[in-house]
Amino acid sequence: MHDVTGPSDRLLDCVLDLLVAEGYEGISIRRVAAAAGVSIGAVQHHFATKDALLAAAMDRISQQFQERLDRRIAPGAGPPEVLRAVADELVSTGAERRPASVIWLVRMARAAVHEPTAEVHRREWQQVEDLLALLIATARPDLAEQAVRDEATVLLALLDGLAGAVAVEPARVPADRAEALVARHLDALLDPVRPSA
Amino acid sequence: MHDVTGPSDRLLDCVLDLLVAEGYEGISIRRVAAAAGVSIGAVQHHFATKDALLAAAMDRISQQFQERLDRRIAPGAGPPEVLRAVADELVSTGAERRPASVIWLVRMARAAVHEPTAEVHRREWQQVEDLLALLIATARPDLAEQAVRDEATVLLALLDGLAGAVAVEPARVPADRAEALVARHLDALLDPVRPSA
DNA sequence: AGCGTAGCCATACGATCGTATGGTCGTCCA
DNA sequence: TGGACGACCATACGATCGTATGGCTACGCT
Repeated sequence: MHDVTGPSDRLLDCVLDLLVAEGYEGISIRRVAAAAGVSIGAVQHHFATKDALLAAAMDRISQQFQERLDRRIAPGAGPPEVLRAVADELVSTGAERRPASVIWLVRMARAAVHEPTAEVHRREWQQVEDLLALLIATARPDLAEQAVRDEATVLLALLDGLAGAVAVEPARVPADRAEALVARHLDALLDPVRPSA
Repeated sequence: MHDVTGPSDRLLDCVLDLLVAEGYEGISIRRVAAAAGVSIGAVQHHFATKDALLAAAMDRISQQFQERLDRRIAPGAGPPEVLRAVADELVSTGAERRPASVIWLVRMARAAVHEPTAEVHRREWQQVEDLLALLIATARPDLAEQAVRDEATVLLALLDGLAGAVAVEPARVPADRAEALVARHLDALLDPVRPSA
């Protein structure tokens, strides 16, 4: 069994750690090298420029995100359960998930002013919305196509907003409350009329 | 009638322009000075340090935001109309409002890694949620206190998420669609049962 | 008239940045 | 055995950064 993580992945993990700790402006070749315990030249050897390093770091979080998402979808449960699992993954509650939320915030802000980052972000978020729409359409076959699209967009925006709030304003929006609000929203979405038992 | 904007406000506007154009890492004393057409010393004269300059810029957008919000509340319309107006202000659609959304994204990302920024952001967003809760409670006197709080938190998260999406992903979430989705959400919130006419 | 001060500028200092260059190991293959 | 090559390091270069310093002008007050 060979290692799945090479030395360059170690560097990328250090980049992500620095991103979480100090944001985008806290990243420099020297700091990444120091955090990884290697020389400046080592970083340059694996990544020709700073832009390449950052692009690789963005790819890495995308890949980790996709893996987590796939793991949540895999078990073959019913669409409602999968939808709840995916939503739970996206709100990203829990102290150990905060780094992921912070990185998403930093990346989104960068996407707003840096076109290459924006392209990656757009492609990825479109895929997430498509996934949500697919799950909603399966769980609610009574909904028209446009209504499904609307529900997916609203759900994704809600999850984004809550994830950011949990990461930055834990007093106003504690993690468990965000989870409860998502559950409430999904209850209404998946079981709209609630006639009786 | 004296001017309400002094020379330091001109500098702050340049800071905000740079923030929108290149994000937080695009800001330096020299660039702000160049954008304003003054010397480095002039910037230093009005703001002792870079941190003070950025803090003042954050205060300025907070103040502009509050002013816009107050203007939307002023007319003395009914709570439902005010709620729709405030929500419209927060989603920040329209091409001319994109700079405001970008600044919010940059500021939020900074709040995630910079405690002083986080404190300002938390205080402000708590006030916004309080305002939304007050409007919702007035428009829906049948709701319990906790339900009002939940609706306010969900609404604010939804508006945040949609504003970011409109600013970064105009293809997936065009401005008019975001407005329509907000309107749909508020329709359901303000007129929950829709029994008949 | 004289002086303080606000407003602004030119310049300099030290630090840090991204990147380029050249060297030193080890390993592997011909 | 020897040379090509990948991995890594030490160092240097030019640019840009935040900040400090000192000087110059114009105005207000006494």
